[in-house]
Amino acid sequence: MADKDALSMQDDAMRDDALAGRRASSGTHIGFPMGSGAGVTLTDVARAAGVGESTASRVLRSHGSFSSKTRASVLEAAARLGYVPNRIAGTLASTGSKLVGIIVPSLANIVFPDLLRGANSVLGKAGFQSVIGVTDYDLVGEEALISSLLSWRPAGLLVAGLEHTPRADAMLRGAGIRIIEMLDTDGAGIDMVVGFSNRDAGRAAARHLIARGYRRIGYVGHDLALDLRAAKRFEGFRAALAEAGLQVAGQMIAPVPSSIAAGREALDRILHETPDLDAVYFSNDDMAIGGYFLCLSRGIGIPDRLALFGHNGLEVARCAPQPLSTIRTPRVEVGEASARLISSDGPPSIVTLDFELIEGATT
Amino acid sequence: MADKDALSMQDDAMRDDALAGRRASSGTHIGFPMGSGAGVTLTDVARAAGVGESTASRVLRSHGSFSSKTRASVLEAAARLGYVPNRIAGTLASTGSKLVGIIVPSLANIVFPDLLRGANSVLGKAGFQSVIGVTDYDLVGEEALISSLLSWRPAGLLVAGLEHTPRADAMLRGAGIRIIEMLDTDGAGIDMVVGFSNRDAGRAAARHLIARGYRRIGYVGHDLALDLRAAKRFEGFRAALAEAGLQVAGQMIAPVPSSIAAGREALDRILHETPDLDAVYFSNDDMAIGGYFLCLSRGIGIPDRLALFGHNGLEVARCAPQPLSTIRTPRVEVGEASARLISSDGPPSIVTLDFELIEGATT
DNA sequence: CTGAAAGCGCTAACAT
DNA sequence: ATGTTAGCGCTTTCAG
Repeated sequence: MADKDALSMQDDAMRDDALAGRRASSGTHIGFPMGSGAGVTLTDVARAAGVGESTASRVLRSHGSFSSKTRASVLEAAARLGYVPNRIAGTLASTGSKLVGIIVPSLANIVFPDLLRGANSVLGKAGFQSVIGVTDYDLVGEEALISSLLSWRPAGLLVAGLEHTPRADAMLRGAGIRIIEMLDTDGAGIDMVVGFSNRDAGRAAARHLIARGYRRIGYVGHDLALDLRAAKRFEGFRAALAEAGLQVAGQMIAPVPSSIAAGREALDRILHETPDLDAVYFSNDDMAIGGYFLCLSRGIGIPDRLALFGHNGLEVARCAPQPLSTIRTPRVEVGEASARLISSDGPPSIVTLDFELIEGATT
Repeated sequence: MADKDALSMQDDAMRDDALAGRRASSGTHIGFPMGSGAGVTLTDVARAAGVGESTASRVLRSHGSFSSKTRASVLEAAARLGYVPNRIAGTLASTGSKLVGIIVPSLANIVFPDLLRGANSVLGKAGFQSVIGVTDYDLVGEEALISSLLSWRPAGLLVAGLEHTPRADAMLRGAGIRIIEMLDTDGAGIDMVVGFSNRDAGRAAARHLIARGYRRIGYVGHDLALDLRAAKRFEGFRAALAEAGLQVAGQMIAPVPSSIAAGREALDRILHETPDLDAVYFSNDDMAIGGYFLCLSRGIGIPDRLALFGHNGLEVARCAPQPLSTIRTPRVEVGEASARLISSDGPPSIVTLDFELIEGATT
C-alpha cells in the first residue's frame, strides 16, 4: 500500500507548488516520496534543531522546561520539516490514549448522529478523537465492535443502550476504562449511565393522551426486537394505560427499522383493522410523521378524528403545519454529558437528563 | 487517569460474576485491577501457551504457519487470560494502520451521517475503524482536524469537499496516504475524488423548472459562505436560467445553517418581498420542506400558485403528501465508493456518481 | 535546562 | 513449524 500511495502521491507532488519549502526528508524512510512530511520523525526534528530527542519532545508538547532559545529552534525545525507527530507511538510510550470509542446502533436515524454530535464536540475540545462503531442494532455485532474498539486502547467507551451479550458485558467490565452507557436508564449499568427513562417517556405519553380524553388508543411501532428502547417506551405506555383501566385498542408493528414510509403504511393498515381508534402512539417521530402525512393525504382530521403522538421531538415534527405532540429527548445533551464523564474519576453513577413533553397540535 | 479508572473498575468487578474465569493477570502491569484483561500482553499469552511470542502472534493473526496443536493452546491461553490485542502496538510495529479518518462539516444534516454510514459499512467489512472529525463548516477547523487525524497515521483520509486552506492542502498532499475528497466534482482534487457535480445539479433543477413553464423563479438558501456545495448549485442554477434568458426573480438567504425552520421563515419573507414568484428553488430539501410546510399552513396552492424544488431526495421529501420535486443525491453510495478506494492503488482519479432528478408533485 | 537510555507491545525478518 | 532479535517513534525516568 505504502508504495502504491507513494506512486500516486508523486503525481500529486508534480502538480503541487505549496510543498516547495518542505522537500527535506529524513532519508531513513523508504516508501515515502520526497516532499512528504509523513516520514519525518521526532529524531529528525531533534537532529535538525541540534537538541536531544527528549528535549524536542518536551518542547513539542510544551511539557517540562526548556529555554526559549531551544524552543524556537525546535519549533522552527518541526515546521520546516513538516513534522507530524505520531500519536500511535506516543500512545504506546505513554500510558493512556486520546481515543474514545463510540458505539451506536445506527446512523440512519438522526437520533444517533445527534448523540455523536454532542459527544464529539465535547471530546474534540478535550483533545480526544472519536472512533465510531455502528452495530446495525445487532448485539452480536456490538460485541465484535467492542472488542475491536478496545484493541485501540481507548481512554473510554460510549455505548448506546444497556443491553449487551454476556461476553460484551464481560469485556466492558474488564476493560479498565470508563464505560458510559447512553440513552437509557431502565436497567442496570456497568459503570456510568447517562440518559432518561424510556419507560417513563411511554408512561408520560399515555397519561397525556388519557388526560386529553382519548380512550381508543392504538400503537404503531417498528421492529421492537431490535430497538429495545422503543420496546421499553411501549411497555411504560401500556402500563400507564392499564393503570387507567385501559388497554391498547389495536397495534401495528412494522417488522423494519423506523422510517416515515413505514409509519405511513403502518397507520394505513391499523386504520383498516381498527377504524374506530381515536388516537395513536407511535414508536418515534419518524413513524409519527409518516402517520401525519397519511392523514394529510387522506383528509383525516387531526386531532378531532385521530390524535397522533410521537417521540423524540425532531425538527420536522416541531415545524409541521400542525406541530406534532411528542416528547423532546435530550440527545445532544446526553452525548455531551457522556463525553464529559470520560475524564471523570469517581464511582459508577447514573445521570438522568429530563425529557420534555411537547403539547403540539396533533392531540 | 489509569489509576482512577482502575479504582472505579474495581467497584464494578465486585458486582460482577461473568469475569470469574478470567481473573488471571500477568502481574507485570500495575495500574490495572485484578480481573482485567486489559493488561494481558501477547507475552503473557505466549508464556501461558508455552510458545514464543512470534508464534503466538502468528496464530492470533492466522498468518504464517503453525501446528494445529500450538494453535489450540495459544487460542486457549488467549481466551483464558482474556487477551485483547493492542493494535496501537501492532500498528507501530507493522507498516500501516487500520484506521481511516473521515472528516465531515456537520452531523446535524442527515446528508453527512448518510455519507458516514456508507463509508463506515464498507470500511468495517475491510477491518478498518473510522475516526471521525467534524469541522462545523470551518475550513480552519478542518485544517486542525486533518493534522490531528494524520497524527494517528491512518491508512487513508476521506474528506467532504474540495476546498481546503493552503496548509491543509499541503498536509493532505504530503501525507503519503490515499486522500478521498467527497460529494463534489466541481474543481480540482488532490488525489481521488468521488461525488457529483453540484453545478450540474443546480443546472438540472433550473432546466426542469423552465421546462415546466415557470418564469418568475426565486431562490431560498442558507449560509452559502459556509456551504460551498450549495453555492455551486446556486451558481449552476443561475447559469442555466441565464442560458434561457432568465434570471433569479428574487432571493432570500438565511444567514444560518439549513433547517426546516429556516426554510419556512425564508420562504415567508421572500413571498412578502416578491409575491409574484411562481416557483422557488431551495438550497436543499430541509429548506424546501420548511417552505412546503409554510404553504400548507398558509393554504398556498402547490404547484399551481407556487412550485417548490429542493435538493437531496430525503425521505421526508419523498414521503410528503405531495412528494417534493428534488434531486436525489447518492450520498450513501459516495461513502461506499470512497471507502473502497482507500485500499486501491492506481493513479489519482475522479469517480462520478449520478444524481437523479425526481419529478414530484410540487412542480 | 538538557541528554542518554530504557522500554511501551507488537511485528517481521532472520535463524533454527 | 517455531524461537530470537531488532526495531516501530515516542515518552519517561534518571543523571548530569
